[in-house]
Amino acid sequence: MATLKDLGEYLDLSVTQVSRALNGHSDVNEKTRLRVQQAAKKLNYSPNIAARNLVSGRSGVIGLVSRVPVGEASDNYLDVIVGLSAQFAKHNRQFIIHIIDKNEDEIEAYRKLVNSGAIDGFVIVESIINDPRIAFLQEKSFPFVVHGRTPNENNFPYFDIDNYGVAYSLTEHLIKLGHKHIALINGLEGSCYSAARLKGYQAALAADRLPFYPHLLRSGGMYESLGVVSTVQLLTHTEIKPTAIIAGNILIARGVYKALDALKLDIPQHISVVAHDDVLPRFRASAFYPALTVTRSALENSWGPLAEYLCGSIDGMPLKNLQQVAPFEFMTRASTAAVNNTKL
Amino acid sequence: MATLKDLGEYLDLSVTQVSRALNGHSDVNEKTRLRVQQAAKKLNYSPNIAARNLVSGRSGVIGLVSRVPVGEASDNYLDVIVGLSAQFAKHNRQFIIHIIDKNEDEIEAYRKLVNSGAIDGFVIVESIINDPRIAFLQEKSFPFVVHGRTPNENNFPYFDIDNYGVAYSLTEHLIKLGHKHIALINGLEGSCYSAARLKGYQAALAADRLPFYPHLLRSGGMYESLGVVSTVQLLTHTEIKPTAIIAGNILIARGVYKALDALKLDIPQHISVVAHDDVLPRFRASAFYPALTVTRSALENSWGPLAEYLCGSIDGMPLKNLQQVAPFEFMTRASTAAVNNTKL
DNA sequence: TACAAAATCCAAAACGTTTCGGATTTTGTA
DNA sequence: TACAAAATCCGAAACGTTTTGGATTTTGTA
Repeated sequence: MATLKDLGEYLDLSVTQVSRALNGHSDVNEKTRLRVQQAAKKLNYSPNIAARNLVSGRSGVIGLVSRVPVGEASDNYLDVIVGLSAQFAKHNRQFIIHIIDKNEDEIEAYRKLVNSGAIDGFVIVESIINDPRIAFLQEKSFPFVVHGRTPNENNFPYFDIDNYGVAYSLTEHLIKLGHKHIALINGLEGSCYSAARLKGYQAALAADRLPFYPHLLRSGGMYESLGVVSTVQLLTHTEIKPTAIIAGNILIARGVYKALDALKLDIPQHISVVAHDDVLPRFRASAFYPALTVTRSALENSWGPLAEYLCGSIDGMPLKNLQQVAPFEFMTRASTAAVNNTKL
Repeated sequence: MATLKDLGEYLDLSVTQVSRALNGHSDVNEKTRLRVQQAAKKLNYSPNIAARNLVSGRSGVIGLVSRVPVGEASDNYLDVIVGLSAQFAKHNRQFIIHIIDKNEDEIEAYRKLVNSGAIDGFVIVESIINDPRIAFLQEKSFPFVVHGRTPNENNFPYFDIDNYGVAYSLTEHLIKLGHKHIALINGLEGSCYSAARLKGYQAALAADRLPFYPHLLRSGGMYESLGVVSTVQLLTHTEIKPTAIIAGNILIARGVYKALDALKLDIPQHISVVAHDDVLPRFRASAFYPALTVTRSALENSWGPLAEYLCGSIDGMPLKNLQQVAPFEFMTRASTAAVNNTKL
């Protein structure tokens, strides 16, 4: 493997100049820069990463720590890993996952990794309200980026979609169709995006002076099972039955469709259904009949910005360039209709 | 972050001695070794990996290169990543995946990674016969470990299960029950394990002087769909119909069960079914009715040896300690019975 | 006590890069 | 031509570790 020294001897230049030529510094003659670049290619030079890391004080490694994914939770976890891995590779960074097992403390794992110096920054997914990981890393002022954002002050890099807007739009859409009993099947209670969606849902209701019925709110892991169970519970309630259901994602929506089918209820004649579509490759919204009305925002568009923002943060870029709330599309399709007031 | 120099000054020792004490060299007094270790803990010392890598000439990174997994293929890919990641962590090595996209040449990707010096060794999964990856890395004498082994000389580290034995045992079991028309639904044709299993299957047939009917051999990606399609094809053939089916894995077996159900055929009254069970967490053999007769060998037992062998190879251990063919269990259950000679 | 052997220690070099501070050369202007 | 300014270059230090080769101290033996 050729080194800078080799190149320097070959070109009769100092190691310094070779280094600066390759790294695009200003104080090197364009002609010599060209010579250096050609020689580098010819001698098949590639920089020694360990040496570079040593002087920079960095490791070039980005980490994601999580518990071992099980059951339904693992379904799109692979997409996260593959997506982030590819994006960080573009920034010449290694992306690794650090698996902690059940009885291991999460923050302790972060502490060890931070102290070891083996990691330059973390990606935090599935952020929760008052997230202890964020608190810990902020206290250590260690670089990280969050997929999502908290309801509080967010003085850290993040990428999020407009969850408030998603819920508001879906709710508003149903209200305009005359629905007054609108159920929301939301994600886990503690999670940031669930909180944002709940707010959007409630705000849309309030905007039309519609009451909020706690019974019409359901929460849980966003899987098909939640959709099935919630739908059955909602529609067998003695008092208030919804005429429309908002599903947190496509998996939940699938559960809703199955349950409604089992309950012999037609969409949209008896019940309107809407959902948010993350455009997961394995769970296509197009597979629904009747076609599902959704807000749409592809999850896979997150990995690029997340990688960019974390690397930017490590390189000391100002925070304002490292935050984004991405928009969504609204796709009106066949699963929604004006409310049917005949008793179910 | 404390360094060796800090420790040395704190203890009034040379950097050399501190380093040697921590690394368990022989020429350091036990008393001072203890002092050093305590000081290291107290000052929260942890070695700078970049510096270590620089002198060792290694990167500490293990790679797995693969195309982006799609559809059914991605089902247990996550287990591979998580398993290997955890095992290499035990060896203080980073494990990364390198994704190449469709039109990118695989060997070229290996070449780049090798030349960059960013990687110490590779894990090769899904090995195929005359695997170009193995050829390339052997030519470069670059460290790697293979999940599986080739039919030829295997002068490299590998971990494999006894695929020949698996197929032989399952076939023999069915022959003993009087079956003469035994179908094998195998994996992809080029793959090493499929070749080994085909050999085992044919050897068992030959041992009882039973003919090999090419029609009874099916190959493809080992997914449920292959089981469904193959079963229907096998049983609607005009000439030879099997009275028993060997499924390459649990997914295929599930497809076989579904197809037989659709064809109104009972297990084991009309057809006996056996399979090999990799003990995939998401696809349990226990979910079958009637209970499935299998050979069993847990895939998750591979990651430990694979990591161990690759690290051993990098550290220059002799090859004979870096190869293993793991055994399997035979579990006779309810899906097999003596052959029913009444025409289907 | 004297000397060899064993045990324990250390200074310095090396790994390959970036950066600091300054040196040298070239260019521009009068 | 003379001088200042700009452009281009370079030596040396630094990053934190391991290793080499040798120095020093302790132990054992006669």
